[in-house]
Amino acid sequence: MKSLIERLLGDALAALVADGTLPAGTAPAIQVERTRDPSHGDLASNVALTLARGAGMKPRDLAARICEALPADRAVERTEIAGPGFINFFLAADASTAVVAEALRAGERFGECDEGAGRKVQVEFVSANPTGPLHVGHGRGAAVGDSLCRLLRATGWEVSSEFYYNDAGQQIENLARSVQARCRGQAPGDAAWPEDGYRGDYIVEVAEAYLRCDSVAAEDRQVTGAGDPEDLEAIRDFAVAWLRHEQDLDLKAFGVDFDVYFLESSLYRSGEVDDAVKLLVDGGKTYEQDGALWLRTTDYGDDKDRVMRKADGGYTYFLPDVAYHLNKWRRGFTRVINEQGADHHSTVTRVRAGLQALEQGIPEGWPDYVLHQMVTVMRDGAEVKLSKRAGSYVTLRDLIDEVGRDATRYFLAARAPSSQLTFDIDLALSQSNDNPVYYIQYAHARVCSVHQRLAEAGLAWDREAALAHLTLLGNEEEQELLRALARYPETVARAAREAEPHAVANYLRELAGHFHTFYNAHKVLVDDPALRAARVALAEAVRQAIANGLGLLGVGAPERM
RNA sequence: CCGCCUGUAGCUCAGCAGGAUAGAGCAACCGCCUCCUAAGCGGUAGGUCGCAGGUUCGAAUCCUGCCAGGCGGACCA
Repeated sequence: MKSLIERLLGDALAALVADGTLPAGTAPAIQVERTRDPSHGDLASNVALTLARGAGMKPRDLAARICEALPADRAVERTEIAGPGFINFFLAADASTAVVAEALRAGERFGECDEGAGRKVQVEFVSANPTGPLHVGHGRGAAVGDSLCRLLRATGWEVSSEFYYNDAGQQIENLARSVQARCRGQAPGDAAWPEDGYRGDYIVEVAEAYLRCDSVAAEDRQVTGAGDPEDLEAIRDFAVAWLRHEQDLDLKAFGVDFDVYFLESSLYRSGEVDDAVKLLVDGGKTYEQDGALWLRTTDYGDDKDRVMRKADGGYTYFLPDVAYHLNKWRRGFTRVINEQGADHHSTVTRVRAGLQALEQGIPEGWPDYVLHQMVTVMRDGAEVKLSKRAGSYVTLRDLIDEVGRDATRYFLAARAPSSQLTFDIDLALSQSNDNPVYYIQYAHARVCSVHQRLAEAGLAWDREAALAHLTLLGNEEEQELLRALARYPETVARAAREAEPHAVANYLRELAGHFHTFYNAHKVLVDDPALRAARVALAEAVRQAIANGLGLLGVGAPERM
């Protein structure tokens, strides 16, 4: 509908250019917006305001000329010039109800579009080190990242989701030594306890499983504990597998799955890390200093050069990161989105700089990043900081177990990633109108209940037949609901484009609100068959939008509550 | 000291590709169930959009400078 108005305005402006009212070469980006106030019509444009200066006319006069030049269209009932020079469009009744037919016919595909045109995009998210259970911050990454994947798929992109395991390096060494210490019966605080060891209770569980010679299945392998406390290599393999398994369970409980699990260690085995070094050295981008090998990242916008290979011969985390992204590029992902916590934002410049230094034709701003800010958890008005198992942080599992998957996913995805998030456990737990998850789900359940009643009463409802009666939807609440419903496809498209799933969450809250208002003001199952058919159609269209929208957030849409 | 993010109603937050009187929920107060699930609805009250300049016909939205909070600034990740 928006694009129709844009086209009409474009024709009108072309006509005015042709007759000399507007200077030649006038080709503005025409803005058409949905109005906030129904008295301003359904859609409005500010073109007259933006073009008035160039035309040497008063905005309202120009608006009048534009209106005269507008081609007639049956979807537009009338136009009005308002305020400083806005052109308001009032849609014909059958145009404003068109969205109901669209929703019912499209069904689960309502709201989808082909903006991505089948292009490939890779989304990397969570990517937690396999050194402990996932915490709330990872949960936010999982909720936002997974929802982003769903949004991109819904808008025509071919999405590949990926989890990158840092299963090599110093942190893994700490993990192995921590488990080894537990195997030997040591505890944090003991003299022999490793420096920077992991203190959580789950380390005890890993040690016990290892000593019992348990078998654990990670995504691509099966590892059996050797039972020998002195075999650090065996402990490392077992511990990593155990924690990968643990994280897989956390993600499964959260309803998140990945297309690809990528291991940092594979980059060493395949020689890709060494290849990256060779490319950088041969390209003359490096220098030796104090026994270390440095990369001139300052040539690419970084504020200081970075060490690639330490004096002890080991690589810094930065180098495998570069090799990993080169790997992504070579897999043909011209678009990559990395969703990560903002506490790692300093890597953005570094990775991009490293990729530029490779001179492999990678674009400067590649890859894209979505950074989410920190999460704090509140209960009884106080911040919750500790978990029994993990010790120093609140685990994702704790939250899912306590407030449920749907509420957890909704709350973690409902805020702009760039904003810090306060997760209020009391609110997420409340089974009342305080809780937006239930509020939205309840609207869905109410429509399902209407269908149930309809069937119980032995009343038939035929979709195509109902669509013929939609013009009966004329009262204020119905009109408001139609206006809200019409915004769904635009909301999805924009949320995907801006990588902001929270827009969907907020929209659904509003849509559900309009539905509840309508539902409370008017009976759906009235005696008049035509009106009844039309209202059921409207309710069903809303249900479809809610079900689809919740699906984009990974939240369920129950039929009864 | 430098970089990124944030500052909107008592609280949690939308709005920020400039637009017509700044929104929602919670909390407060007043109402609505012989009626499709009251996990619902209606109403009242509540804001110098951190502060100060600037650009513009028009700024919560863009620019600059301050102030406050969060995060980062390793031969850790």
